[in-house]
Amino acid sequence: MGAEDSLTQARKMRAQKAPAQNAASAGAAPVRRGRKPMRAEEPDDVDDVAEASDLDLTGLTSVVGYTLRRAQMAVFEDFSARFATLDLTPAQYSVLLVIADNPGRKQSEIARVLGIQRTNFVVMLDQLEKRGLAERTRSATDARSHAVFLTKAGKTLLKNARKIQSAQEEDFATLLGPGGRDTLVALLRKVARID
Amino acid sequence: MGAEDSLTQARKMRAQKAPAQNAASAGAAPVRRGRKPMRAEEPDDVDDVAEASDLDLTGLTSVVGYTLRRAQMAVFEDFSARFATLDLTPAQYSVLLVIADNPGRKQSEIARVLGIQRTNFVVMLDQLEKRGLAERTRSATDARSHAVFLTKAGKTLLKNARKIQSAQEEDFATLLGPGGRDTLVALLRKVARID
DNA sequence: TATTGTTATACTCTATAACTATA
DNA sequence: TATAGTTATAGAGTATAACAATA
Repeated sequence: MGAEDSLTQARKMRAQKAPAQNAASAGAAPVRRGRKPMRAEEPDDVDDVAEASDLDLTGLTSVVGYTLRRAQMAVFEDFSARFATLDLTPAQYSVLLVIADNPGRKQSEIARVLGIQRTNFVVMLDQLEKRGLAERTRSATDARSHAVFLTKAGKTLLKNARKIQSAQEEDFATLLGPGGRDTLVALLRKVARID
Repeated sequence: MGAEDSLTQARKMRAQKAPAQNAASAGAAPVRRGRKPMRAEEPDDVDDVAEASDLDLTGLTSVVGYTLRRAQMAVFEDFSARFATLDLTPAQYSVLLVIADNPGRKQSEIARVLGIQRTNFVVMLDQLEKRGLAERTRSATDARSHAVFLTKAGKTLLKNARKIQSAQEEDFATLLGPGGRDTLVALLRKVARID
């Protein structure tokens, strides 16, 4: 019902060719990758995600870096599955959130606090602007910089996104037990040296 | 002296143009990316890693997915800095470790338990084999499959790598307090659904 | 001279299609 | 027909160099 079902569902979605990082928008055609197909595609119901075999993984399962990576992969998959209908990547969600909480800030400031390079942030903002979710306006005080805002549509989308994201957090709380989620976040912040 | 100094040092290294993911080997020339330089490079001592500004990030700092991502970035940077002399990426280290603990297993088995696609694992193994760290041998029972082993050199390198990695874990224990590291790993395993 | 936004570019990682050889 | 390894390819993410407009 709670966390387990939702997270498990996300994994299954991936096993069935999930959109993963770049979820295709509702009506858009799925992204084609790799060599161009020469024949029509077949159903392919193969369960490609491996079951646990009898390999010895004890050398890795207690390593912070390894568990961190596996956890991040799982969470991002889950996130992408939940946000598929909104067509939002985790990175895009974080950008919208920071803009909403800091309207009118410079492009480079938004990028910097998120650990995104100025140069790569240009394309990200282009995409959000093209979708009518964010907008750039020239700063009155400094003609070099762009002040960034969310549009009405961006605010509306973010409102829905926040709800979905809150549900994910609740599922984590269910999965990790009372206080477990808070403990996890606190430990991760120490490791990441946030604040 | 313990965790804080080591981890902080890693961040500084990055700020000064760290090798990050693909640490250049000791003697090799650093990798050149982006547009071809038209002038000679300058020192560039700029501290490009931003100081915390007054932006409101409260919407993100309690989100599991976001803190997870930032933590993973920090840990991988730290890892890469520590392993620079060995010229090992986190992924390569995990491969060597699994091979060492499971000698003679099929190529695809190793890849699968690590969540690496067969197709991408071919190149990874090529590199390790080219460096004389791992080797493939044809299976006697199934001519299709390759049994994978570490070479003498691979075992020696891994021994050193394990030491460095253990030091990192100890630094996490120091940073996160008594039991903090174990708690973190336990929570991450739940989230990642390992075991 | 330094900063902001930008384009062009290149490397890494990840993902899919298709081929070869075995089973 | 299915599996193991492989090659070729494509997209996303991320990194650097250089430049124009502005400070």
